[in-house]
Amino acid sequence: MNRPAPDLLKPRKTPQQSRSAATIEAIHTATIQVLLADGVGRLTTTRVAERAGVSVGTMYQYYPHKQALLFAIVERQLDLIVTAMLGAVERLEGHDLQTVSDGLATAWLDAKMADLVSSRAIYGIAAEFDLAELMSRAKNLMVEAISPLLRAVPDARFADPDLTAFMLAALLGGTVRVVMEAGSSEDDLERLRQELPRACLGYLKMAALQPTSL
Amino acid sequence: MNRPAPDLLKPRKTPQQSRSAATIEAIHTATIQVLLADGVGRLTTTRVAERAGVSVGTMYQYYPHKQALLFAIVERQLDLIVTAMLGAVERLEGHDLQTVSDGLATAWLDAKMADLVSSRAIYGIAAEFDLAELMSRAKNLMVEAISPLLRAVPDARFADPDLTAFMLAALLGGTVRVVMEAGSSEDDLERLRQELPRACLGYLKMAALQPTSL
DNA sequence: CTAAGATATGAAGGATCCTTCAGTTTTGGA
DNA sequence: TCCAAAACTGAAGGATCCTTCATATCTTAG
Repeated sequence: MNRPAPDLLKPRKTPQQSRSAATIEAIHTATIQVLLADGVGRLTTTRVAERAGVSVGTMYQYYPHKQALLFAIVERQLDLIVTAMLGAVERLEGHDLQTVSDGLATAWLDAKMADLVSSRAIYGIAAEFDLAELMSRAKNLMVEAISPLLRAVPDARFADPDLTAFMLAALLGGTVRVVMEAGSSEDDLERLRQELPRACLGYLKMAALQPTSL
Repeated sequence: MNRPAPDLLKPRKTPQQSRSAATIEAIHTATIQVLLADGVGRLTTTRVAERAGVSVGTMYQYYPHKQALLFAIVERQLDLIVTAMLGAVERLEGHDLQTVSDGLATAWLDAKMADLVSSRAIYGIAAEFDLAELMSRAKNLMVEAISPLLRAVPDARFADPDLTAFMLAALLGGTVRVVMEAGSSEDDLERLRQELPRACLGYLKMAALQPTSL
């Protein structure tokens, strides 16, 4: 919806000395901290630099503009999630419905919870500029991985595995997101951890054509 | 996470002549249009006023600041959704599990789709400042309505209706949100409309203690 | 040790943007 | 018709904020 993601969104230069790598890391974590403390609306180049213990100019040596910084942060986080999920899919191939369902739900929760702070911060960026492309790519990767996984489940057949995978991804992603984005007390997270696998399995059983095992 | 919602977020004055009511309406729709066209980051008091065919000063006669405007927009939209859902709950009281499940899913989808444009725009605001309180209140209203509805379902018993209602609300809200927020082709929306009721029913059957009817 | 390249600094230019308010126009009742 | 209240206008003050670049400091190969 927002401004089209600029093409030149990539880092300006790659670090060659070790200290610059440290600087970049500092900038990244500072960005997330500012994001959490003040929100996207108050995220300022100066503020981030200050928190990173770095001057503003330094930031601009690695990112052509603010957007590029935010973009990089989101991309990294998304990569973490996708990688975790692809790993889970590989591990689950050929297992029965219950195992696959639980495995996916747990993997998703773990991936998000592992860096709950980052995740929560990231959600705030989404609206600021066009992440639809990034998100879409990540979603497609997941659907394309889950679909064959569903086909390989021995004790269930799905009429339209692509459709089911799509819905499953939406269900996992969305449910976790709203709970985390809301007040998300420790209590709510626990409720989520308890119920998400059920929801997951419930839907899959519903989508399966002939539940050979109940 | 973001700045705490100011107390003085309410409209500055209430319209007394009919033309001011029209002005307010124009401002509201203009806000949504700008939101969709340019995103929150580019939403400007001037831009909104321009689009509404009104001067900036006029806006400030009704809202003390930009935030108040956004706040009002979100509040209105949230009210629409909640009202729709409460209506659905009332209609569904005492019906069987399948009916209740389908009814809730459909009601939610309809409420969102009815003003898909607004909804999509609203999602963009969430990150800008603290809507957690608003959202949380809406969520609680829904959970408090759904919970007794579940208790009244004749053909299923739930161990913890509150928990199930909580999860159901998260599932509905989250799943629809991510699909709408993504590219959300007409195609994806159709898939969602088809699969959401299944997911809903699947989860509820899973959460029910003794499924008297399969 | 030294020079060249890499990295860091931060004041300041330029661009918005939010908000105000003194003054104008419109409305509706007396 | 007339006027007081309501509504509207929009230029301009004041506050950020993003980004640049001339300069300074650090690192490492030779």
